[in-house]
Amino acid sequence: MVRAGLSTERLVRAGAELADEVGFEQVTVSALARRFDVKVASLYSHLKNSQDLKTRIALLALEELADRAADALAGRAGKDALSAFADVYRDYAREHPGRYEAARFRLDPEAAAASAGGRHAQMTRAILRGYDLAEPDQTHAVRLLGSVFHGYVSLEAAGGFSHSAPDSQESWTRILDALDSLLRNWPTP
Amino acid sequence: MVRAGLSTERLVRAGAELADEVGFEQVTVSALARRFDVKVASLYSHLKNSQDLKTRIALLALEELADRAADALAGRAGKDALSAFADVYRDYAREHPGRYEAARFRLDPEAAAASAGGRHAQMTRAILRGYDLAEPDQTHAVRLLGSVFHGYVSLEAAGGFSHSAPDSQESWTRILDALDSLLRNWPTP
DNA sequence: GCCATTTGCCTAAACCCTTTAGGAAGCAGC
DNA sequence: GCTGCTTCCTAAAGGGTTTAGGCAAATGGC
Repeated sequence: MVRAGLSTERLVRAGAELADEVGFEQVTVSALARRFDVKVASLYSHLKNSQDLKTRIALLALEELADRAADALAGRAGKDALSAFADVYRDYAREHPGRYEAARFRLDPEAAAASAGGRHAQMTRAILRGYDLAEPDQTHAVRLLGSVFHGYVSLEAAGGFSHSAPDSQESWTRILDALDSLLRNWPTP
Repeated sequence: MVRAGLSTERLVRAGAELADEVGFEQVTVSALARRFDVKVASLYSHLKNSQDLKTRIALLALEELADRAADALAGRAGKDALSAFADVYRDYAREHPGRYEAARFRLDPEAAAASAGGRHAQMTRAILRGYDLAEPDQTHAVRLLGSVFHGYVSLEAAGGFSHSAPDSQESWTRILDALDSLLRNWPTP
């Protein structure tokens, strides 16, 4: 009986791949066990339960996404930074749909606190330093950007913009232009 | 043996209520059977399968949402229409979280075509008549609005904006102001 | 009011996923 | 080569999905 060499690390990584292949919803402990050609119960030495697996995949995705975003942001400012940051989200979602779904997985407060969520918020604020927004407008703008990025990417993933003109890439570009313009001319009531 | 008086109609309606109570993910044929105090297999006379149930709940939610939006839009234009329309989405999601999740359920192309999805798109376009946008910018704007509304509401539902100042209502108001301003000053490249 | 047909709900059973308990074999350090 | 920890296993219970086949309640024609 040769051992499979499982570890939490390997399982989570394989789970993320599985998510990209079949969708995050379909990631099950059973499917993962099949992938390692191992009995289901064996995974429970490395994973607390199914929820634990999903949480860990979500944390992995958030971390990867934050790393990419940090990379993209380095040395950029203003519209340049805005576009680069937005593209990171969109590209990640297209390359890794399952992981992206995972990143949207509702974490319990404890996991959320330990997640890269804070880095994401910090980076969004960093982008806004290129625009002239004081609080509380800066926070409103952070929320707007988060909404647009997440909303667009998830509608696109759901197929909302395919099979109709103009193509999605064009809308994306023009929406980023529009957001840049909006941030430069943020209305005061 | 008294009959329970099941029907597809009643099951879907009860399924929608169940979704609001426990979340759309937790809506199962079994849970629904328990609610009617009936054996699980009995539901399969009225429902093709679990997917069918979820699809029908999604269609119901989309229909309700479109009805409310149509109501809100009647007699309004410009910013007034924009705000009323946006509030319909947000309020519906807060009143009926499970149904709102359902409305975001990925439908198969056939169901999507038969859904109220088209009405939603039409209404968004109607709002933009109050602004001066020619194609293809109108389509870009439709996509932007859809992204913001969906994105904001779903981040809010995930608890993203709670427990931090300024409160969500204020951001929402200011974001609608910002969108109105953006639509009135849509940048041309 | 009776009977035949339709319909609605049931039992039974197969299959899959989750999770826990307890056991045996691999591997490391001495 | 023994000791003990870890890894993986078998077994079993519990829940959800789905199909097949059966009996009883409702319905409508006479």
